[in-house]
Amino acid sequence: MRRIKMEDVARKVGVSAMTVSRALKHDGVVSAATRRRILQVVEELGYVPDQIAGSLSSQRSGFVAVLAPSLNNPPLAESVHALAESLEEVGLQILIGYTNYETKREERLLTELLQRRPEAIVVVSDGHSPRSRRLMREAGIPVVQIWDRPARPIDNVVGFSNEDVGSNIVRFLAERGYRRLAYLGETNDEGTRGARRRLGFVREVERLNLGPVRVHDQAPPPITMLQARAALPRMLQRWPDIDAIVCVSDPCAFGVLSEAQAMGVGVPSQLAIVGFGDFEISRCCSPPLTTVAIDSGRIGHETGQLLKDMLGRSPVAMSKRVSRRVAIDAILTPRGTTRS
Amino acid sequence: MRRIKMEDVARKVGVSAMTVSRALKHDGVVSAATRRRILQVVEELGYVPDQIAGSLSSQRSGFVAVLAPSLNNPPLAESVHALAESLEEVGLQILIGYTNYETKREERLLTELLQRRPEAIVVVSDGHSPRSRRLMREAGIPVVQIWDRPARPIDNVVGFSNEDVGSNIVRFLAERGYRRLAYLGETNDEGTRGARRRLGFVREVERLNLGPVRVHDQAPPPITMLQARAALPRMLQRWPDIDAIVCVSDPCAFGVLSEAQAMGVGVPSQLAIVGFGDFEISRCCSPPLTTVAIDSGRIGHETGQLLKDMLGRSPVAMSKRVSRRVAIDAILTPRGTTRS
DNA sequence: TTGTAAGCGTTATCAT
DNA sequence: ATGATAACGCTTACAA
Repeated sequence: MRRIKMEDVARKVGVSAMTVSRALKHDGVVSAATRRRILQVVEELGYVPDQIAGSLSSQRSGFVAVLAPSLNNPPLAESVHALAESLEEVGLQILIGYTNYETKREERLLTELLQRRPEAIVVVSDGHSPRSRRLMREAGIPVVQIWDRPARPIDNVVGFSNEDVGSNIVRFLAERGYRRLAYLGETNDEGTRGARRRLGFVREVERLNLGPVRVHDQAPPPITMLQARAALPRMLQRWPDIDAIVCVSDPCAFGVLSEAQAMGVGVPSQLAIVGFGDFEISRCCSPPLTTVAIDSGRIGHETGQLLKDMLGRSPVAMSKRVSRRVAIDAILTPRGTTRS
Repeated sequence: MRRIKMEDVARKVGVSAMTVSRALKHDGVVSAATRRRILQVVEELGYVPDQIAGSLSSQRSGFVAVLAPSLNNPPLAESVHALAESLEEVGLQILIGYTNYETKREERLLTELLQRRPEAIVVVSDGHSPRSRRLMREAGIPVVQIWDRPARPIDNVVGFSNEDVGSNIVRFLAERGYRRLAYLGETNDEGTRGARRRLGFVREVERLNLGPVRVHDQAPPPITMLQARAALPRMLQRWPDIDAIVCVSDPCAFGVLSEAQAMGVGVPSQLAIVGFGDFEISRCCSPPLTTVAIDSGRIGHETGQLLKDMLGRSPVAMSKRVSRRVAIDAILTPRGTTRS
């Protein structure tokens, strides 16, 4: 029982394969009558077009490669989901590679994904090896870095400055009278967005002369709630007088909050806590977490829009191929874990 | 500047394209010397094999299609991640389709993904339309339903009975003296795993004669923490005497817990709460949530293993193509939101 | 161990 | 509006 092909449909209808191809692609040039008969036979025979053959012939894979550390992070998962939905409208599919925050893995994945001839590359901006950068640049297709605004972008960017986020949090706390700040972050996080926020934190603490820089790195990314809990006593032992902890993420911040409550440390009276990401938990816990809200869905949609334009699949006039930067807001959202 | 192809590499090395192909596929038949020169030229020229052409020729796409409601659910995301890593070992890649719990969408996605000629289909078992079932069955490739054990599986299964989970929770609570149980679930959830857990709940409540069946459906899947918070007062108003709430998921349970604490309802003294999924939050909150733990990563690995066997990519002797059921444990994990 | 020839199932292109 | 033909870039199958 051979698989049905276009030729089979064509023969049964009494036209050429080309006409079937056109009918299925809404070329609009096929006569309504012929088209109707073709669709009917397609249905009868259960014909499923072979996109691999189509792609080879048309030289368009219909793929967009996406590199992310993992989708175990709801905001990231949401961005990718939104991107997929946006691209779906024009028949583009997503091919995901999980880097696990490992540069070597990223290189290997890139090499593999490139063999699928993606029409574009979307990469969560977490620091890339020179080889990865070269692979992306030389691929000859649009590249979009998301979730950060690197100093020297490869091509397009849809994101915000994580470094500024780190700095802004420090200023925010300083304005509210906090003076002895600490940062709780991740180990082995070179190049990651969390590391960039920590950098912003450190720079701003120095700029504002807020005393010694206090940074505690607890576990490799992504740090878990429980690891964050374990960090709090150590931090308090090391720096008994801190009055605020800036956390690399909301799960991290929630861990700290839980441990503080267990230890009887008042939040925000004795200790302020700031998270990042506006995870669901940050709105629901008590007190709700002060955090930085990112419109994850918008990152996906904007990226999709940008790509549709670049790939000429947008109804809008195709823009010249110039790299673009789309700024996404990072909104510091005061809630219950900082005093006003 | 044309794209380099195999032919170009072959010419430069002074061999035929076929030899290059073999060298790259580790066929082992190419002489070491030739192979070395080929790899060197590949590097020099920056040749990237075109897998689309390769797939068309070999009639193997190297894809596995995955249908999931969304990856915004960490345990699901973890299963898919683990599956991807398992399949990566044999060069298989994953093609994800997000169904958003919409049956119509699932059909459309299936139709689109099938055009990519996947070698297998993995689907999160959330109830499928007859058309979807037909599409899967007639695709002529292995199908794996994960995260549930349907009564009439399409083909292979890697999961556990969600209905049993619902029943087991009821028995667990009854044994601990709880008598007036309620279920907090989702609306428009026909066929979903949550609906199956609710069914198990209802059946067991009836079997044990625990009085009237109390089911409250608050919002479409996936229910959020905040929606769950909003549900608690309504449920207490409707059934002031309930002593336990079984929740469709951990985020849902956490929402209920938060609201109970805000309302001054003692947990577990006045109200027991049970979640599902063993999300990170369930271990970290206070009191920690009694929940049902699923080894999400194992679901992914087992599915990967099963597929590698079925597709004959496993080093192990290829098993005959018979549908298999892999049972995954669903472990009821008593923690702080139920009394012992 | 290496090469030759013939596809794989579409679509681009040029005719009609 | 439809058709014929030649790619698309690789791998299978067989030959040498």
